[in-house]
Amino acid sequence: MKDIASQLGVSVALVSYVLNGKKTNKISAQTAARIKALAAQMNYSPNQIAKSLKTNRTYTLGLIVADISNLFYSSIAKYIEEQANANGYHVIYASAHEDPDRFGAILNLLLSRQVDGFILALPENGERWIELLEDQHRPYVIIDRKSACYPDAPSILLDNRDASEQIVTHLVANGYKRPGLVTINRNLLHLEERKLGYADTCKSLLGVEPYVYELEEGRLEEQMQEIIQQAVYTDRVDSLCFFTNKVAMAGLSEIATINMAVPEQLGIVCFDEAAAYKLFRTSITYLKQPIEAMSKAAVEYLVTLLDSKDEKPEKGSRQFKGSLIVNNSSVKKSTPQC
Amino acid sequence: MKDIASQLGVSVALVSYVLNGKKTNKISAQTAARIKALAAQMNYSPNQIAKSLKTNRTYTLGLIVADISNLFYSSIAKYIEEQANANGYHVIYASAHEDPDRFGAILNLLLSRQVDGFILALPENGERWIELLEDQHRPYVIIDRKSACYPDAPSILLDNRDASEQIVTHLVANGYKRPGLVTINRNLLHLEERKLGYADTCKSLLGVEPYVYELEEGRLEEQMQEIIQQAVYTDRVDSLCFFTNKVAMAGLSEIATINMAVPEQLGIVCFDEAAAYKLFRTSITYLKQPIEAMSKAAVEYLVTLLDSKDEKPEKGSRQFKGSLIVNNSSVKKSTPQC
DNA sequence: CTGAAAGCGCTTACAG
DNA sequence: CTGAAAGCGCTTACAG
Repeated sequence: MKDIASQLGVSVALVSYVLNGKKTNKISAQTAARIKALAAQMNYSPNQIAKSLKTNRTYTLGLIVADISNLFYSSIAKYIEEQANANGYHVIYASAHEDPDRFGAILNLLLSRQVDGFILALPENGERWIELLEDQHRPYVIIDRKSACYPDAPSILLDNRDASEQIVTHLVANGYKRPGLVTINRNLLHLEERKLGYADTCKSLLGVEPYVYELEEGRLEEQMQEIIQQAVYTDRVDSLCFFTNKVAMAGLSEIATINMAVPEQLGIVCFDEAAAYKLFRTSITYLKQPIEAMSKAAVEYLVTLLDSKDEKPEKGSRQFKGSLIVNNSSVKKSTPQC
Repeated sequence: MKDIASQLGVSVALVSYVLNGKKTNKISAQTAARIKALAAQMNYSPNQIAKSLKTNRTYTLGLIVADISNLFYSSIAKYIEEQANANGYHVIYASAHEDPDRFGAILNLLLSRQVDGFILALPENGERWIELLEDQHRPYVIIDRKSACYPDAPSILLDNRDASEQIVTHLVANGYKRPGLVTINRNLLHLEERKLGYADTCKSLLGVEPYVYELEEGRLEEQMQEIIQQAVYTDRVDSLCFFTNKVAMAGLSEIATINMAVPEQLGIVCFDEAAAYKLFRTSITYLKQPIEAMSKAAVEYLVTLLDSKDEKPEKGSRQFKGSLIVNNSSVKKSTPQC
């Protein structure tokens, strides 16, 4: 900028005005044109670091998810990025891998990089970081995972109870009578909600509790083997719902290995979409979250908060309904019609 | 920092020295302790923006890949992040989705954010951006994709010819005689190398050219249907190698749908690992790239370049050997032993 | 229409 | 052992 100014014999301030389109009505068109031309010729790009230091804005949003290689989160990341770009923001994303310490480290990094706002999927025991953001009055919105301690925190969630209700209702309509569900043994509110919704609907429609199988995150594969055996041969479960993407991958992998008949011997429904489902012998029924709408809502909340001084977007949580994509894995050829 | 200094009645400079561990031998332990205590109590975290403006270093590396939701790239991202963190760097990553304009936009963004170095997987026609980096003397290293125009650019690559040779040799040893390969019709050097290696080995071991099927990126699924029919029933190919992750997903999905017998009717080998393979009926043989070693090499190159004034790491490309993970999809039960 | 000057939050050579 | 001061590359209220 200094170079441009000195070469043209004008002040740095004038260059700044022209390049930022400020005070256009007060600057001679000719000078402006000369400045723009030289800037383009020199391939000048402003130092955002300096700009940010002065304006205290980076026009960057920070997105922290559990695992960016999970299709659910990478789709969210894609939509959030799109939506952010449309509003003149960029996004930096990182994976916390369900580790609250790692989550905190990333949060602090983004904080010191002065991102303008945060979109967060909280890991177990990640609540304390919400406190930090509240203390420092940093704009944030929670996505996917609600925090039990901060029920009023702005958040964008799936209506998890309704989702489970849809799944169980569908299974019952297709003649399944002994439902089971597979989840991980983490204390995550969204998984609890799914469980509760599942249990409630099973009780009201079938008069029974579902069989519940909980796995440890690190030992999914080995435990899945036992679980499937126990569910099908001991508990005589006739359908299983996999509660997360990772659980579904481990479960379907095991079912492919032992070559169990789906949907005849065992009906299957999964939460969330995955490209991998296509490699499974039977097309998979899954509950699809309205990821695009949710991502959009999250970005819009932050951008409104950041860009407008007057209108404040309403806090609190917003719930979105999922939709059940019915495929062959949960529809028996000979459904009893009685 | 100013607050700390004024509350303690010392200068801002002193606070800076203490907090950065500079001149420790010349500062009274007592003062240092007081400063550290107050900083901790106030939850002070330095403004990296200001720091960077002064030092002209961000300790951030920029990673641009084709698609972060692809397991191959998300694994690379993970290892690169690990390795970078171990060296005191952070990484910002973004997907260019094989679009050179998008690639350029991201590159310029990272440039204006003053990242210290770049790790890049070039899209088709992305060469001009290398020129920009060379002009501005920005440290970078290419990963996965070599540029034809800049053969001497620092790059970390798979030995793609050797990889193809391993695959064909394995197929021939297992009695396959009419090999085919499926790739995408992009002008990407690493895919060309794979193709050449495949053809050379086929010719020397079998005396024939492989059947080559090229798909358009946007129409993988629909085209795959025809391709498989043509390959198996018209061309009487007895084995197929899928050259990229996406092609493999589309191919295996189609094979699952039509329920073709693997490996009896058709042998299958894929490039790169994927969690999804586990959902396929038959375990998949694939060529595994030494992703961890490659990621490590990329980061080490950049860090050496950035951190040491004297020793310059050698430029030019480094090739890594892949290893073939043999599973059932390419091993017929009754291999002719003649 | 244009410029001089202060300041964003740090670092660091220099002087005491 | 400690501090005053310049400066990183910008923006912007103010004065002409």
